[in-house]
Amino acid sequence: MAPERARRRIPDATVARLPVYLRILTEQGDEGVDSISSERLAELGGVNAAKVRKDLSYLGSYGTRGVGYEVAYLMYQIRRELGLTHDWPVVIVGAGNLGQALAGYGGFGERGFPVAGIVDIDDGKVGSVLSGVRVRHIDELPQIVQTKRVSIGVVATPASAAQDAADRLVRAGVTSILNFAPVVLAVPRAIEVRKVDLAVELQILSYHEQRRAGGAIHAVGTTRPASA
Amino acid sequence: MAPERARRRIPDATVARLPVYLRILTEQGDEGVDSISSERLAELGGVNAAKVRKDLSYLGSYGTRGVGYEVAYLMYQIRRELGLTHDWPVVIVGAGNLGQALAGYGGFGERGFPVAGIVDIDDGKVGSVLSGVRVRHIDELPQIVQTKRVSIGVVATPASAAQDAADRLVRAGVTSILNFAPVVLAVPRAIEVRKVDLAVELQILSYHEQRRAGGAIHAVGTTRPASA
DNA sequence: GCTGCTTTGTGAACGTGTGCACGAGTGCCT
DNA sequence: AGGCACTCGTGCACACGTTCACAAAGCAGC
Repeated sequence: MAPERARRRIPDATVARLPVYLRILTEQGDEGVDSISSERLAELGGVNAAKVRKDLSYLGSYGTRGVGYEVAYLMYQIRRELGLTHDWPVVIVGAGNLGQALAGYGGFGERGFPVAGIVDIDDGKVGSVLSGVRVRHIDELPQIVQTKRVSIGVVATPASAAQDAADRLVRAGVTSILNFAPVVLAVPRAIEVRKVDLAVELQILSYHEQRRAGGAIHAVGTTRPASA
Repeated sequence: MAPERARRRIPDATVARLPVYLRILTEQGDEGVDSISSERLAELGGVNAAKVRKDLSYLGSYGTRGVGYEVAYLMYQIRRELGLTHDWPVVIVGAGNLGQALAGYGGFGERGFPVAGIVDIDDGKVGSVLSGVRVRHIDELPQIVQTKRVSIGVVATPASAAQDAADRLVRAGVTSILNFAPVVLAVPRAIEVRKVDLAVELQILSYHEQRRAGGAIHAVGTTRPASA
């Protein structure tokens, strides 16, 4: 009715899938496809077609019955909903192994998340240059965040330094954090945190492997308490 | 009844949290704590106490009413359920930026996932040594998987090479895959795949940032089709 | 041993997410 | 113009996950 979009809340599960659809649409668009059905999109995304339609229906009715979705237009709508109509500069805290890899991973900037800066607390690392970005001291964080209008921070420190890094990011004005350290960060409620934990992922795989192995093979449980 | 544990299936959501509990218990154990309540565990893990109890109840009744859980014993039970009573060697495919960082990330081996090998398809990279592990050619994958009894593979290639990497891992005998490439892998049903996609995580944060910004600020929607 | 305090383990209610099934709208062909 | 084939959008039922609330069970102190 109103020209203004009703600000319906999109389910978390759907938000997590929209980027996948967007990537597939981009690929398809590059290949010259300009219309795509929910069925095909589902196949490429490894999900159910009904789910695709329901997900996309949260954005509005942008499909054409009997035909499908216009690739370019749907891309635009997803981008808009995800806030990808402009860049979101990110700042990386921690110039260790992971921080360097992240800074060097070109895919970041290409997808709208340019690295506005990378900082470390270790003076030995400050000043070195990682793929075009100079490492600065962590005390310069507030300045970087303010001048570059950064709202997303990436924690790529060791576990022991992660909470301090998060505190500094929050104080500097960042409102979203992507945390790679294996720690549960304590932050103000308003701050959005997402966590990527490699060890957790591997342990989940381990669970399935162990289960696959029959479960009972080594099952004669000694009640030995854990060694460590 | 039977001494043998009933192989109840543990919900996915619970499996995903067990590693977090395990890490917290390890930390607490190191600090000399030998008993912990669900309340405290929940606080440290950033979840609800009832959830902790329900999660742990899937393992069995290992708590003591009125007291809490014995840290060492609970750790042992979680380890057992997750299959962490022995090491799970992993093989990394792709010796680029990310593969190097993963190989160099010590936390892998420490947590029971030693790097059994790292392979690449580029002869230029083969032979170089990354933190103690020599890069070998991808054709040697089957041999590495068999001799080192590897069941978990890590895909750290560019998107364009990811499906081929996955195919090779499956053919070599790997049954679980951790995929860092922004691609939906097609694999046989029996293969367990988990995906870590940095761009997706950032885009989810972007959604929340955009939403936080009021949503309507730039809302006057031009119907311009996407530029790219 | 009994009382009272603490904390677990779990049934039940609730909320979120998934998948089916089908009406409704669109384009094409005759 | 009418019929047909196709695909979207969505109501509904079901499965899964979360949270509450409380009985059962253990410990400590008297």
